[in-house]
Formats: sequence, C-alpha cells, structure tokens
Amino acid sequence: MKLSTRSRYGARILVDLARNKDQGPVQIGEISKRQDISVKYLEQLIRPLKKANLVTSVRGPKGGHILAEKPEKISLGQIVRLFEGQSDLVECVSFPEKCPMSDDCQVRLAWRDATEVLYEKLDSTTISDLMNGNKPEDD
Amino acid sequence: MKLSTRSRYGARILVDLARNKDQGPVQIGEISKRQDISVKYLEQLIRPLKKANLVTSVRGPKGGHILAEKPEKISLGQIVRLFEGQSDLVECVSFPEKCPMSDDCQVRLAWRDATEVLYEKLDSTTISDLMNGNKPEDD
DNA sequence: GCTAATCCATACTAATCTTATATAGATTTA
DNA sequence: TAAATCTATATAAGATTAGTATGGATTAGC
Repeated sequence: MKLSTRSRYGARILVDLARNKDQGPVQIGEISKRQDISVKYLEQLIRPLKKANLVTSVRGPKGGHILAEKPEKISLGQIVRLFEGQSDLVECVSFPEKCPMSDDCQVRLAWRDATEVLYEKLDSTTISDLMNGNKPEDD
Repeated sequence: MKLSTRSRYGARILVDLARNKDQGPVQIGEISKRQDISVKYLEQLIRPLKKANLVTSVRGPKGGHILAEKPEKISLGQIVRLFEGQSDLVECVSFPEKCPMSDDCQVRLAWRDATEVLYEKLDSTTISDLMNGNKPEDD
C-alpha cells in the first residue's frame, strides 16, 4: 500500500511552485534541478495538474508555470486523487459491482470507512501547510 | 494506492474462522470453497497469520485452523501491517534515511500523519465488527 | 525571425510486484 | 492408513511503475 511517485512528485512540484511564486513563472528546468526530476517526466506530471486547474502556464521565453490557486486552496487529497489510478484502498469501495457480495459486506464497509478517514486527513492538509520550513524539497 | 489481495484475503480468512469457530477446527478446503481462494494460496496466507499468533492449527485428521485470539482482539491494522510489504504511504516515513531531506521535511510529516490517521482507524476496527451481517464472505 | 520555452502524443522498456500455481515432500494424529 | 497440516522453493503470467525516448507543434519575448 504505497503512494505512487507521481503523487509524491506532484506534491513536491506544487510546493516548489508555491515557494517560488514571487519570482514569476517557474520553468520546468528549474524545478527539475531543485527536485531532481527529469524534464520529460515533469512535463508528464504537470499536464494533469494543469487539467485539474491547479497550475497555469505561460508559453514562450520567460514563460513557465504558476499555481492557479492559493496554496491554502490546494490539498494533498486533490493531488492524490489526481495521480492515483485507484484512489480507494480496495476496488469494491467505488465499484461495488466488482464483487457479488458488496450489498451487505461488512468488510467492504470497513475498507470504505478507512479510505474516508484517510482522505479527510489528506483533504485538510494544504500546500500552504507544507511550504514553510527549512527548504524541504523532498518527499 | 491499493491494498494487496493478501491483506483483503487475510481479513476474509479471519472473518471466516470467526464465523465458524463453533464448529471446531476449520479446514483449508472449507475456507477455499467459501472464499473462493485456492488451497495452495491459502496455505501461503495462513502461514504468516500463524507466525503472528492470530491463528493456531490442529494437525492430523479432523484438524484445521482456529482463531488464536478473540475476534475483538484482532484488528484490520494488524492484518494490513502483516501483509503489506510497506505499510506506510511513503517509504521515507519509516525510513527517513532514504531521503536526504527527511530531517525537516514538511511533506514527509504530512504523509506520516496521514498514515497514522489511517492506522488509527484500522486498529480500531476488529474482526468482531466484521463478522456479523448477512454472510458477507467477500471483500 | 530567432529562440526559449511550453505543449502534445505516443511508444518503448526495464524493473519490480502481484497473484497466484506447481512441485515434492515431511509431519502429525484420529 | 489416511486425512490433514506444514515447509520450502520454483515458476510464470500479467500488471504496474517509473521513467526515457522520439519527434515534433505552438507561442511569444527580444
């Protein structure tokens, strides 16, 4: 039960943008150096962030990426839901039809409740909570 | 971010044993039929459950498997920790040395807190909570 | 117009993990 | 003696992950 690096990197990218938002659009190359993530992989990760309206971009020279929302408005929950193919702990939580017993399955309800508790926590943690501190560029 | 089937099956096995604890030792063949898990796979899954002292076994004819603890004493948290190779959401939570920035990384602390909240919930959910209901043998 | 930059799509791959199944027995006890 | 657990290891198919590679199209500052 492990978060994908995409979620972890996604969080780091947004924290990086939040930290550097005073200096105008932030270029992928800069993020790449600071976060040690390849430019090409960053391109892949930023795309969904843009689709989700968490990031906007400026094209052309001096262009780059900017947070589209205030850091207080972006939560880890949003990021994780965006990047995890399956955001529930078990499939039958969101797709009860995958299991013939789902109707009155106590175990399913337990996985569902645990998933909910987890996301309550993630949803209440924002980029703003994470951007302070002594340059924790990692994880 | 998905639980392995081993955790899910582990929970189902223990619930099955709890439900059938009045009829003496429960044989792997019976569990296999009820839970639709192969005998050989069940053997693999029961071994760690025994090592963790959640199940005891009786050998020989009429033998089988019995819960070693009361259902109220076995939690989903124990099961998940037992079966998930990595029980934290991200590696650096338990192994900060994996990341050079772990010392004062805010993001790491957030993943740690989310992991903790999740396990608080799993630890407070017991097999006893799951064994009632209309035969939910699945998930 | 040149160039720095984002944007887009897709393909490939290496490695790892998952989910079993298979094989071949040793041991225990009704 | 036979039903059952126990042990250990090997194999394999499939999925997923984490990236890299390829090859460009587009935008806009200078």
